Amino acid sequence: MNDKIKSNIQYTNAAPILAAVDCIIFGVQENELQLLVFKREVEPLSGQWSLIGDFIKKDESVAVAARRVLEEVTGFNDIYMKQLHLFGELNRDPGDRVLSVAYWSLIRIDQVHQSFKARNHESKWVSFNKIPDLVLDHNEMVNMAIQTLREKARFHPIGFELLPAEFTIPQLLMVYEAIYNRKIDDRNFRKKILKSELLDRLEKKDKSTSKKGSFLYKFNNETYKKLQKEGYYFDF
Amino acid sequence: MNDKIKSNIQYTNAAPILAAVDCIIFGVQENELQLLVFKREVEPLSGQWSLIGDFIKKDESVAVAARRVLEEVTGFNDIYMKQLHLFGELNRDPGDRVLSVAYWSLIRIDQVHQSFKARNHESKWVSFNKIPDLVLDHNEMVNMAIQTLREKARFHPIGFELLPAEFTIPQLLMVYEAIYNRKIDDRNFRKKILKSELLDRLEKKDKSTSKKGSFLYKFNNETYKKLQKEGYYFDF
DNA sequence: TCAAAAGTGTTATTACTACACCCATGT
DNA sequence: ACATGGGTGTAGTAATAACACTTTTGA
Repeated sequence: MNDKIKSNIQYTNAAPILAAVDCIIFGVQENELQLLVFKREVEPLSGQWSLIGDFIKKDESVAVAARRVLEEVTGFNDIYMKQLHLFGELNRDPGDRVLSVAYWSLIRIDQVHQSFKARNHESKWVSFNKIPDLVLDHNEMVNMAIQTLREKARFHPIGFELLPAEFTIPQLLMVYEAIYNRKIDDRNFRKKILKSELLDRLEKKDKSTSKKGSFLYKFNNETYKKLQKEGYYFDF
Repeated sequence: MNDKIKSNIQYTNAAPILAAVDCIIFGVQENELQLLVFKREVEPLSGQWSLIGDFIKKDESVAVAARRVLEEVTGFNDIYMKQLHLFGELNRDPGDRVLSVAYWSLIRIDQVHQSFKARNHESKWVSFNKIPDLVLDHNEMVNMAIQTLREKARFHPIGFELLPAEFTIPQLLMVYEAIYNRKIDDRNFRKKILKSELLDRLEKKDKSTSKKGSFLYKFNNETYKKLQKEGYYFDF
């Protein structure tokens, strides 16, 4: 199936349409869920805040296009990324009829620290509750993404995607508090997450945030797969 | 924003691509989740089983295109329908480079009884566990849709979308058993659904399936909205 | 009268919530 | 010695799962 494309268009009644990807990039910093926004570089609306995106090339798949855009700005190609929705209102883009498929992604705190601004685009992190006006329907995309992130986080262990591979329980708690924007009971959180056996405790401690130091854990993907098969779901 | 389209293409670097919608139509019949499949009418692969779909027109939104396709085959325009995913692998369609956005929909049993075959296409219902080989990546679409349906049904009361406005509890139970393909305890199901106050009992009974007759209920959308605000979720 | 589906309650177990104090350590 | 964040346990409440018999009525 990989080299079957014919050069002549067989579907003669159909009209081709421009198609783009836009990336919603989330991170957690300063105890808050944050969004990475960019200065738009093309007309119309050049200079306004925007999601990062690009047109899909004729010879690349949608998934590859999304990865390409994300990798171009972050430098990473192993980032958690999910398709959100295809936005296809007729006049969503005053520049032309353009379909846009939005992807949302979660960036790890340690990766965040490498400076993104070095990479080709003017950008900044903004708190999810102070998102500026963005071009086109990008605010709508972001709102849908936040809702999807919250739904997903409730039953799938994606909080880990926002942390380095080795993390502490207080860090993980902070991520969930940031995602849901509410306090979560410390002791109950611990009990629940440790009982699930989704975390393996390491022999090391992270002493960067306290004198006592906090044990480092890593996510146990084998347990996760096993629990998933049994119909377990993760609920915070 | 509604009449801003310019006739000249401003995005000069971008290549337009064909875009289509495909509809995954679910119903419940004979205690099983069923899928409506169609004989494909265009080359290539004409005559093989397929989802129903069409190209998106240059002057219609994606959502309108999906409604149009669904209404053309069913005659109904108030059917529950959600966007599933944009499928965009390079060579997913041997006829050309085509993006396809899949939608899934739930058809009510009473609507199903109006004969679809009268409406322009050769079609049949197939049980979800005996789905034939479909053209292109349509089997992949269906599998993703079943999974999404199950996830959605677990926390959103969409079982009702597969039933007439007035239904009995045994019917509703049957729908959930069909979606999850497993037995659900009768008494616990009743207790849970009645305690939620999502159902209003009518003074009528449906005597079509038993001599005793079973009370008819309807879904209380006001209670649902109220519960939703309070963070309630529906879990079977 | 009997077959077929509708309807009903209890108990044991498990999960959840709310809540306050001690621990370890670097300064 | 003290300030800071890390770590722990219990008890009351609510939700869940497992389980079997009676009711109604048309044929």
